[in-house]
Amino acid sequence: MPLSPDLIPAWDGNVAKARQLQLELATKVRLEDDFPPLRHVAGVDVGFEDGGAVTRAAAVLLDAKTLLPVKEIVARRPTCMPYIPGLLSFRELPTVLQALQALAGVPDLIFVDGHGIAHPRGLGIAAHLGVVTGLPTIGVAKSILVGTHGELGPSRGERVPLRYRDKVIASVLRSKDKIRPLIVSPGHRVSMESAPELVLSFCTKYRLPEPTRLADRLASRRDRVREQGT
DNA sequence: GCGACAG
DNA sequence: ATCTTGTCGC
Repeated sequence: MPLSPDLIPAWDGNVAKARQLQLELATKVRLEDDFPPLRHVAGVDVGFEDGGAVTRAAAVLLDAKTLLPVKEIVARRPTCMPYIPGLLSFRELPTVLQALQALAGVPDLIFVDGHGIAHPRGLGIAAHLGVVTGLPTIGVAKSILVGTHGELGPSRGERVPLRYRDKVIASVLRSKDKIRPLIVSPGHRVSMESAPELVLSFCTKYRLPEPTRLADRLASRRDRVREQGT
């Protein structure tokens, strides 16, 4: 996959500088639909080992038609910095990129665990990954970072806009009946309208879309087979 | 100055 | 995110 070395996040402890870079990169985000018919999609997520000392990134490539995994990769690297709200990509992207490189196969669309443009400076981890790789991305978060929204109906498929500074930045989407909604925002090369439709089309019987769910299990080591019971 | 705050 | 068993609800 193509990469722009100068766009890979490098943490040097300078918060103000990192925020400035985000403002610049946010300029490169494209919110128009620009992806081919989906053949293969990927899901990426991050977990930690050794009390947080090691960052563990999982990348799963799935067949867009069957939703079955085609290839799974796990990459590890020493954790480079602590979690700082708004700077998640600087902490997780290096390892995520390492996993994507090893995936050996360019996905038509990537589902990222976190926000796309629904971020204080418009550059959540999904948007950052999109600009860095040039690939279409969607941010699927489990909670809000910034923004407010109105009431949401209880049925699967219902959605309401998430607003911030008088602008719509994401869709609060009910992916499953009576279950806590997902916050879906475009990352790169995907429109505000298509993002929730795409996520819904990849949600089967769980709250999270398959790409994200499988990557989540791998990253958090929940992919192991249970001993006994159901 | 006082909270809020993806994972 | 992670530390962690069983348990209440759909």
